[in-house]
Amino acid sequence: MIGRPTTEQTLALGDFVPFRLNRLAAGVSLHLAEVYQHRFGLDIPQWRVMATVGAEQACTAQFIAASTRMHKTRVSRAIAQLEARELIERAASAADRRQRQVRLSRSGRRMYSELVPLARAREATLLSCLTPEQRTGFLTGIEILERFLQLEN
Amino acid sequence: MIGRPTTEQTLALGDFVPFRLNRLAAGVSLHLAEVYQHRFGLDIPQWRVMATVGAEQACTAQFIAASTRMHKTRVSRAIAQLEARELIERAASAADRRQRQVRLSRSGRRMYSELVPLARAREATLLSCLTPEQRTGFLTGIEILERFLQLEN
DNA sequence: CACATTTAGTTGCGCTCGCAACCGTCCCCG
DNA sequence: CGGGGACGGTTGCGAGCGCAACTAAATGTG
Repeated sequence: MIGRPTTEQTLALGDFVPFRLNRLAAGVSLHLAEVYQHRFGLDIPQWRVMATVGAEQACTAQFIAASTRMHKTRVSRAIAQLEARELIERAASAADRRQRQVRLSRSGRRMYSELVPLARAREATLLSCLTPEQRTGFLTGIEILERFLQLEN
Repeated sequence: MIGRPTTEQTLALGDFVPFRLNRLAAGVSLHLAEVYQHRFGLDIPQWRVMATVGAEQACTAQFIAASTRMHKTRVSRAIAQLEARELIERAASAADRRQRQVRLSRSGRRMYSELVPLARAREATLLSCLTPEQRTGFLTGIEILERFLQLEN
């Protein structure tokens, strides 16, 4: 029923790329959530902030928002929660007193160093079901679509 | 910064497949929303219900939930809203009086017949930035990953 | 046949999100 | 140098969501 090929008049969601992409992304997120959620008690915004801050020495909330494409309020709240758990620290910026420099705390760095290999492993597990050629083909498609939709970074 | 290749200790989100997949899916959804939202005043759950019901003569809420992978409460509310707009109708099922048969109303069918070609056109526009080989490579990747994550339908 | 379990669908509730408004700071231009 | 707009970040609020609990109907079991 669902997977049946669509005719001109009909559209089966199971055959519709935007829907399939959403479903796939949700499935992959769920797959990944097992590591950052169950093992470290992070939700998605928090995980993304951790990942972004951990890759920089220090950065601002707006940088995180731009990198992760999350709304600035979502970032703001995630940062507040991470600060409450003492995973990150904020210091007033000398140059611009509106912004605050966010960086990982000691325990934040420890979590980050555990988190990253596990996340990587999940990604690898995921992609392991594709042959090298399939993988590059898939990634090429993503890349071109990203450019087409101007999501590049 | 963001796109910089990751080392063993570091993970750049812009280089991390699960994140890129989420971002891509969100971008594609946004692209598609222009048709179902701005032109027809539907939100995502409503659009998915319309698409599912329109492809069947009649179906139940639970069938819609399974097809769209939406939570049954989300489906229930979307159906209620569409019924309030008189785009769909519900009739008690003779065989099982717990369930109700959902089908498109006359105006629902009219909307559906306008909606489907536009959605298809959006999908085609999107995929038009890929060469035929890239397209099949990309779709193959999606398909295998769907099977791997058991999202097939 | 009675009772327990399962299933279809709805609803109350708490949580998260994005929008808009806001505060404080910076910066440009007259 | 003074004022207006732009910008970084936070917060109040309404909308949408999933969970859990519920109703009603079907099904299974002794």
